[in-house]
Amino acid sequence: MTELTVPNVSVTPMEKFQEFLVTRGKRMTRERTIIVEEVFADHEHFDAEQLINRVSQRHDSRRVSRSTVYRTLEQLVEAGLLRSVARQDSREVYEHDYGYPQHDHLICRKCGTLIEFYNSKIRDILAEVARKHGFRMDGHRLEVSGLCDECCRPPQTRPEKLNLL
Amino acid sequence: MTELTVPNVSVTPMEKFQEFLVTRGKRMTRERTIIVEEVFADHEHFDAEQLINRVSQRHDSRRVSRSTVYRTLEQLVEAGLLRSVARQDSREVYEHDYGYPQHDHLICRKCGTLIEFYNSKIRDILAEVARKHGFRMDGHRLEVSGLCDECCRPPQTRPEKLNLL
DNA sequence: CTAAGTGCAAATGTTTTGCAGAATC
DNA sequence: GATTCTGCAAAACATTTGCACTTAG
Repeated sequence: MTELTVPNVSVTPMEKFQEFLVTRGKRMTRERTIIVEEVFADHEHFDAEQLINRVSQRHDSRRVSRSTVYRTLEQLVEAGLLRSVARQDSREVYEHDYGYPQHDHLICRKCGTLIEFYNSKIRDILAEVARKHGFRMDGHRLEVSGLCDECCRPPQTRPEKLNLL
Repeated sequence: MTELTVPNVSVTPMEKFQEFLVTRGKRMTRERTIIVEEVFADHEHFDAEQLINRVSQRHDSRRVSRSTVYRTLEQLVEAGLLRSVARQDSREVYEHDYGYPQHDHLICRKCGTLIEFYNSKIRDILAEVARKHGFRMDGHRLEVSGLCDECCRPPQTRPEKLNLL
């Protein structure tokens, strides 16, 4: 009733980050602005390396260093704007954690595709399990591994598509 | 109960590994024997570093190199004797995956404690989700993060126990 | 005997950090 | 103007690998 569990969606990621920074005596810099813009330009999963590439291909302003990208990623996670969802190769994979419902992933171990799914029962079960153990849950990470639809079937009918493995 | 989900327990891990190796034209060496003994000496979670330490403290036979431990861990996972369940600090954490039912973990982000839990509904839900997506699931990894019972409460009543953070 | 395994040291690849100069509030 | 940030280069770190020697089968 008086409480709203869903965050105020009219606040942009940029604003939310701004707010996070201010309350901690930190500053909104040009570099951080660029990174946030790039991160929220689309809703795909990404890793640090990809973000570094994207950011360095921008010619609009000064380039952003690798260190700054890593440092900012950390803060975006802390601010609740991103969450790290999986590891792929040996890299941490991130996704938006703001304005989108929590969900989990099926990860194809052949082609690497991440399929999102949401199941409310899982949340409930975990809450119950945590409660039983006196555990104060604040998040979870669920990676289901296997083969996706494409990679399951032999390439007899569709010899075109080749995967990267 | 007509079905037994637990594998044939009369086969020891050592024998199972032996079998795995033989069918692949690989060999059972003194080093691998030592590692398997050490890995299955208790049922605790461990990472590569810890295993290396334990193995190097044995004076019964020749020492085992770091590389060999890593190489053997990989094979033990492949053989279905171990599975990697989480990351702690930046290390992969392993546990027995033979003769024990699959389960998941609550991980305290303060003291690092891993609490095992098993919930059959999760398996079912995941099987169903995977089916819907035409995904051939072969395993999952579920890490629930938060604070354990101990780390939740302020240290007023029990000022003795101090944690490692 | 010969293919597979080992130890070593060096390489890899991602992420972190110390520091001097630059920028924000 | 003080404090926070940045870029750089170097460090840290877990894990992997090339290679000459050893060993299991």
